[in-house]
Amino acid sequence: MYKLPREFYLCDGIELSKKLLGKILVRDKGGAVTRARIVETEAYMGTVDKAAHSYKNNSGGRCNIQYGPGGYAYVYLIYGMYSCFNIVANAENIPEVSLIRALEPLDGIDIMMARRKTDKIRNLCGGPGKLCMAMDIDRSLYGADLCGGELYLTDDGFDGFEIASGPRINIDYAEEAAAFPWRFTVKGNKFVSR
DNA sequence: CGGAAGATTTCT
DNA sequence: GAAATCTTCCGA
Repeated sequence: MYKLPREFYLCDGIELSKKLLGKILVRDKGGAVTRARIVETEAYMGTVDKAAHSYKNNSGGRCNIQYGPGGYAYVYLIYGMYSCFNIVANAENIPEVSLIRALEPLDGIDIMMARRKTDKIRNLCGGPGKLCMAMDIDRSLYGADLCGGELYLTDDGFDGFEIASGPRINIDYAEEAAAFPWRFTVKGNKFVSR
């Protein structure tokens, strides 16, 4: 079990999305620690991907952090009510990110249940908006350094699983980009979203 | 400056 | 299947 170094994030978004599966996301909010395993991700490649916020987009708006080096948090608000948590990949000026879509709760489950107001574990982290509520991730963490102390990833050697891939979800508007098989899951994991 | 749409969730 | 709800982007 060790904290992942900066170099871990300095690869392309697709590779990072695959490498993130099975890793553990740790959220330390003033001592209220929650940990959960990443079981579902999606890659967003800003240069070629119509579905990405950074596609043909400014480098000065909400996507700005994507143009920095990897290993930082990209958090945005969607539909006015839900946050989504992304991890920036690759080197500077390459807008690629990996969206965290689902987690398997490990520690601090009681805290997550209180935040989510439910006692069903499968309901805690099975979707981008839900996991942000459970881990208390919001835009105050926009640009947070994942090599820092309040939000980071660890590796506990968990690798006995297969990676399944498929088309991404809820981006039908992206035309041909919607068919790219850039959604990655831990095969057979019960916490993957619908 | 105003309108439209969105990487979602939840309830009916 | 539709509403909730607000930030961001784009056109005027």
